[in-house]
Amino acid sequence: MAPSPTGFLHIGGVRTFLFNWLFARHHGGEFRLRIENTDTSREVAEAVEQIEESLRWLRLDWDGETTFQLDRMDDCRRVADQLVADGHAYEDEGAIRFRMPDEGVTAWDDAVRGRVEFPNDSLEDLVLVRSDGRPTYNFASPMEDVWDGITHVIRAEDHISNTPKQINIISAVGAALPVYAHVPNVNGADGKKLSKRHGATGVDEFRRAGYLPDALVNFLALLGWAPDGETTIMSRDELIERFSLERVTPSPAQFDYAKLDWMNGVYIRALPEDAFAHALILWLGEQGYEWDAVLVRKAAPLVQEKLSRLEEFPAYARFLFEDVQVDPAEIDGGAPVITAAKAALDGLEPFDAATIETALRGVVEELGLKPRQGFQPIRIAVTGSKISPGLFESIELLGRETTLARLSAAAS
RNA sequence: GGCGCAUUCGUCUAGUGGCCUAGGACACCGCCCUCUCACGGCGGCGGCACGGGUUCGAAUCCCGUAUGCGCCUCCA
Repeated sequence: MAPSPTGFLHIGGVRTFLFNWLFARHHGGEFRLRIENTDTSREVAEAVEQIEESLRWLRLDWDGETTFQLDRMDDCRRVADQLVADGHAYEDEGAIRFRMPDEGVTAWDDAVRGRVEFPNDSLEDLVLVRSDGRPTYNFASPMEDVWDGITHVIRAEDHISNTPKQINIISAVGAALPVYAHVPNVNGADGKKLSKRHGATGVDEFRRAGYLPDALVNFLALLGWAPDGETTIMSRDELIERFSLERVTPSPAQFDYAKLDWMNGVYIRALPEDAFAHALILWLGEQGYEWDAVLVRKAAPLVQEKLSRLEEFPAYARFLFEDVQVDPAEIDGGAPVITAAKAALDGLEPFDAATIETALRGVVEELGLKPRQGFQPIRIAVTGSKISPGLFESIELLGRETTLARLSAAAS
């Protein structure tokens, strides 16, 4: 996998990454990370560290040291000189250009698309080495594939038209060709290249929004690939076991955020209670919340089946950590039930969810209210919101003192 | 404009000539469950881009058209 260090790792790039990783792990091969930094003018500081950090977060591990294209500048220049000497290339205004054949076709058997052919007369003589001495991507990339012993080049479909050029270069130096596999692009909802206006695009943004790495990996794997028509939820091991390039579809996919949200919810719910609490605490820490971890741990089971993203947690649980603002208009005639609830809870023993539920149901029944009519004003008074975790569990966690104070404030 | 790639429900896809009056999942709609939200259960809506061929038979094979996308940089 060969990203260029121009910023955060793009989610489309991750999908290509993932296919490479799954293929390598499935076959017990090696998965290499190479940074294509020949265009020094576009390089962004820290980008390499961010890319590596994103991959670690996703748990997509690579083999060996990360290599840098720029480190092979001298080797590339030597090859270019040799190509000139052999008549495969020539000098042009200080640069070195490769002489493309102008008859026949250049073709390969793409592992995803089958046979692809380009007429050679449509291939232009491309620059191998710029006039400032730096090799270009289309020269350095195939040469590194050769030097690194790359057997399979798995990349996005926008590289299809680069492939015949690279094939001709590799052929000219007399090396063996790798297998090429061009996987489909990932687009936004309008069929255009996935960009900011479609939503999150950087791995860091997905992390901040509270997506689980496993869910993201599972979702991405299904963009352009399916093991069959039925299976959607798959562990990493199952993904590795079942992945094959033959089953990658050639047509572009659109990134469906709604489906990702659903899948992330599936993964959140499947987490053991401890692991979910741990993920929550970690995420809150990363986002700068200073909420008590013990209380977060207790609140976690109340919300686990409600969340599709970790970032939804604060909206549900804020009332446990901070004071609430109650809009009197929302109480809307609920003062009697709030007052009665306060009386019922005062002195109630034990102060646990089951006992609280019995007491409050009694209050509601006595006032002749339907459960939903009766509980809603209490919920708003206690949590400050019309939407909350289970009322009785919430009150237990909040504690008697705070609950009574909030009920008093709302009833007055 | 040239070259290339692609085209099954709104979306992700299954389908490799008869098993397809096209299956699954997300989304959407309805009902049920229910203290809100969510989860869960049940049901519904909805698709082979178009036109020719090949064949006893085509979503599946061939040709053309249309549309979308990519590349055509001394970017990667």
